[in-house]
Amino acid sequence: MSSVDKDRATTDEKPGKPPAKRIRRTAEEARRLILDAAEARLARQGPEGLRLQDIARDVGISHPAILHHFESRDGLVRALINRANNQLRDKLLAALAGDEKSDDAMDHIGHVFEVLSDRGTARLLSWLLLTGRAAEGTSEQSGHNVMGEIVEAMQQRREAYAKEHGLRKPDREDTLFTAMLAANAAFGEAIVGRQLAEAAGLNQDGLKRFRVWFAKMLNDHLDDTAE
Amino acid sequence: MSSVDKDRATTDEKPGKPPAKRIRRTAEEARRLILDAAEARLARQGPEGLRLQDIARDVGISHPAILHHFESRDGLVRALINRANNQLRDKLLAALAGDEKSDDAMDHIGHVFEVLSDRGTARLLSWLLLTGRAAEGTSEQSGHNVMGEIVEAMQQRREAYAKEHGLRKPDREDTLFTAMLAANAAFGEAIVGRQLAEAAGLNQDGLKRFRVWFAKMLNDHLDDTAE
DNA sequence: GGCTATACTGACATTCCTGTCAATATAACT
DNA sequence: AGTTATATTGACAGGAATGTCAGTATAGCC
Repeated sequence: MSSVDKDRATTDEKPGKPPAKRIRRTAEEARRLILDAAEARLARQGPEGLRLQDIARDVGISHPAILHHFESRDGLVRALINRANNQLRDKLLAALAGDEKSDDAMDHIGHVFEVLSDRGTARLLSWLLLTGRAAEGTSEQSGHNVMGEIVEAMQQRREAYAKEHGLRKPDREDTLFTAMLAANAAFGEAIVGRQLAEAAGLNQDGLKRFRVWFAKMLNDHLDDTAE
Repeated sequence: MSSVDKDRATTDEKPGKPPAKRIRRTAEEARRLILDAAEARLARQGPEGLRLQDIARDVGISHPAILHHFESRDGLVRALINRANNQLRDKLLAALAGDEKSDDAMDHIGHVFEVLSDRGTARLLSWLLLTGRAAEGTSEQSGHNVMGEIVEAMQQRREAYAKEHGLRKPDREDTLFTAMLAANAAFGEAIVGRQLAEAAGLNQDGLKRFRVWFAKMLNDHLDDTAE
């Protein structure tokens, strides 16, 4: 006795349940919206806030729709990882390629820092690392490549700069360490920066000064070691 | 890793129902063991691995025992936060007070870095920050105090050093920024350090060199600005 | 030894979340 | 228009996790 059509039968105008016109998107569009919502939730509430029903509500769909586009919750997570990895790689490479004209090596660091300290991305990546899910990208473990490419680009930049100005060849490990420091500090800032600044009584402008200060410090270091 | 300490069957092997002799601990001891297990799980598996039943199994008790000692799962989390905060504060203050004899300001930074980059603590704190649960400590918002105390201690140290050597008074904000950089970098390293080093083809020894390099860099900076 | 306080347990209730399925509606195409 | 492919949905199944409770056993004390 289950097949009693409750209220969805003929078009009775029940004020209670207007069948709520469906919006049918392309698969690509739907996937994008879902990933956006998931990323936003992740950034706002952390990993425990990543529930299919919540995401679905954010997008304005029902949760099985998510299961339809991504095979499972895990599939959604993997897609999220993948997209974040790719976006991060693209941004970093763009930052590296963007200021070809400038011969100031620090611009690279500065841009890398900006990209990495993006709150959403860093928090997402951090969560992945904390949960041990890193480098699950389907296409490639972009981590390796990105790190290598960045250091390589920085090193070449420094060498060119040194040659042009008749300085001695910069130490490769020094370049690597500089990049690592920038990456570490950027990640750290994305995670604890806000709390730290607040605890220190620093406002938004103070945080900006901190970045400038840091950039100058790296610059001084690079100048010193390249002398 | 399949070998979990699962065997709690007392030496007797009764086929039917060995009532499994109970171990009755003091409340304090039980709480400590539970918190230890929870912290270990959190460090190993991230926030999603924090399940009462798992923790109970680790300790060798039943999960209602945890509910008995901490009111709820949330109570356990709060206790965990509290203990981590206090431990961090103690360690930091100890690191600051420990080398009173040394007049090298960098030793402070070095110790702070060591303490902060402790994998377990940093990951725990990071998770708390990521989930937006920071500063829920019952006794006090230790975050404020610790940050303020550290900067204050560093500043006094620098001023004393400057006065003794006839240097100009160091800038307070510079001291703050130095502390922030150390904290950011330490946190970042605790989270992404391993992956980053791996991506860069750096072994354990390389990581050590990185820390030395970073300490030297900060030292140089402090010397320069204090001149 | 007996008594008491309470750390501890097994079984159950409840809630929440992922995943399945049959059915439906809509965009695209002929 | 009709037809098709598939994005989407409501309802339900299954499982897992937290929380409740009445009862049990053990350490400390007389």
